[in-house]
Formats: sequence, structure tokens, C-alpha cells
Amino acid sequence: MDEYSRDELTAAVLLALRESSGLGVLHSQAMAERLGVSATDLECLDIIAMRGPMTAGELARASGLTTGAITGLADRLERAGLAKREPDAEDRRKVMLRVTPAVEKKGAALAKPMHDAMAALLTDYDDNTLALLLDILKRANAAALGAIQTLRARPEPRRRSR
Amino acid sequence: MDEYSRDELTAAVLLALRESSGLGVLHSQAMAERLGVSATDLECLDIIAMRGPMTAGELARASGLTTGAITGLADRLERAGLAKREPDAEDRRKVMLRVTPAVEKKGAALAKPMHDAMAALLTDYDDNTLALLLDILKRANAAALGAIQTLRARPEPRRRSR
DNA sequence: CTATTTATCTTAGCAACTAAATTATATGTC
DNA sequence: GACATATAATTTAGTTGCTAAGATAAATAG
Repeated sequence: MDEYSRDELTAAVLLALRESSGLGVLHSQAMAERLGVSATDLECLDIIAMRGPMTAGELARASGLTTGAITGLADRLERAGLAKREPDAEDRRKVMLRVTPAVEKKGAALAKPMHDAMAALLTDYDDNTLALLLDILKRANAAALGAIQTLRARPEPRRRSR
Repeated sequence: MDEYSRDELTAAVLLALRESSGLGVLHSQAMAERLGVSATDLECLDIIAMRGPMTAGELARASGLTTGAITGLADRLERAGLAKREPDAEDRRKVMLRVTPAVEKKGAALAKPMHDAMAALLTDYDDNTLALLLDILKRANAAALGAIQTLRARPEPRRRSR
């Protein structure tokens, strides 16, 4: 196990993290295919499921799509029986988007292979190791978010005419 | 730190892994935007960069796209100066796709914030911890791949007419 | 040489996006 | 209350990038 130098070890961890990220994408795509919606649709469905019912405009901002795109997306999710529109009692211009109970069931069933595989893997480690792993993951996620924001915000040094 | 029960700890780790996967997607999107190409284009560029020069047909199979889509994709990558087509000396029907040297530089520069953030984080842990982390990640990736294949292969119980 | 296969490109059509215009509702001001 | 402005969602027009199918060129088999 000690065949790695410190640098190699670091590089190997970084590579594994990157691979892990790619596998996450593949899993999302497979889930979406099973549900009969696009990856974008599933991403938005996930946002609604995580944050709770929200208006079309809020979902547009949260997903980075335009409100026009959300209209079509909401149509597709409704047609697939995964979400429904509800009029807002207080502001009749608004449309609340809410996931249907079916989503919880279908989603859990489809996520089961991954969930079970990971849960099985984690049983091999003791509580202290899991706590350490959780700590590292949390810090890595926070650092990743920061890096993404840096990347987005970075002003291009010299824009080459164009 | 021991505020979690075993189940809560497991659930927290699973959630952190899922979040990590989502952040990976965001990072890819931000990278693609910086490079001035779509996420799909970057994914294919990445495939070529990782596996080395390949033909359009090989890239189609590796990416899951049709050869028709690869034609347009190769046009865009060439126009962006990220890849170039080269005639194959042995089989003149083939077109080899190769990343340009510029990609290595630009890619490394754009990946720097993430790379540095992760490298900095890892300096906080000793070699044994990193080796443990690497082991867990490798096993998690293998398990994830298996779960994805299970998900894809699962025959739909009863297809509801449609 | 001719037929078949293989590799890429081209064409037509489609799905999902954006930007801008439209409709409906809410809010502020006189 | 009436009017102007702001806000929320939808509709419309146009773009992009995909697939499927067909065309073209080159390799290979008989």
C-alpha cells in the first residue's frame, strides 16, 4: 500500500475524485433515462424535491435556465406525472411547482442500486473512519465550491480581439 | 463529532458524496464555458486527451454520440483551436482527431483553482489517511460503476402501455 | 473487376434552449 | 379609482446540436 510517494498519493486521490465526479454524471443520466426525462429535467426535478415547492421563476434562477425554458420543462414534468402546477393563492400570477408523491417512490427505487452499493461499502469501516471521511468530504465540497466560483469569476487576462 | 448515530453518519456520507458529484458537474460546465465550448464538446475533448488520438468513429462509440454528431463536434473543436483533424496514412477513409498543444496549457490553467484547492486540502492529512481515502474512493468508484450498470440493465417490471 | 463493408460526411427533421414580445396580475402614486 | 410601472408566466421566432437515414469515398473479399 505504501508504493506511492506523497505526490503520487495526492495525484491518485485527485484522479479518483475526478473519476467519481464523472460516475456521478453517468448515474444521473441513467436515472433520467429510467424516469423518461432528460438530464436537465431531472436536475430541475431534483432542485424542487430538495428545496420544496417553488415558483417557475425561482426554479429558473436556481437552475440557470430562462423562464421560457421552465414553461416547457414544467409541461414535460407534468406530462410525465413527476410534478404538478398549483396556482398561488396569494399572487395569482405565480405558479407553484411541486413534485408528486410518485416521485419519491420512483426516485427511491431507482436510486436503490447506488444507495445500497454505497451503504454496503461503508459497513466495512468503523465510526471513526466514517467521521473522518465525512469531514474530508465536507471540506472538499466547500473547497470545490470555492474553486468553481473562482473559475467563474476569473476575468479573462487579455481577450484576444475576436 | 460523535453527534451522529451510525445510520446518520452513513446517510451524511452518502449525501456528501452526492453533493460532491453535483459539484463535479458544475465544475465541468464552468470549465467548458471558459473554453468557449459546450459541456458535450468538453467531454469529448477530455476523452481524446485521456485516451490519445482516435478516429471519429472511435470517439462516437466512446461518447455515445452518432458519427454525424461527431462531424459537427470536430468542426467546433477545430474552429476553437482545441483539436485538429489529421488524415490517417494507412486508411484514407479515417480521420484522426488529436488535441492541440494549446489544450494542455489552457486546460491546466483552468483546472488550477480546483487542483490547488484539493491539493491544499490534502496537505492536512498524513500519508496513512490519504492511503485510506484513496482506498475508499477506489472501492466507491468500482461500486458506483456496478450500480450504474445494474440501473441500466434492470428490465422494466411492467411497461405501462405509454 | 464487381460487390460488400467500413468510415466519414451530408441532409432533413426534431427537441430544447434563448431572447423578445405578450398576457395577466400586482403595486405605487396621484 | 385611474394610471403608470413592475413582476410572473407564457408564447413566439430563431438557433443549436442532436438523431436517423442517405451519399460519398476508400478498403477488402470473391
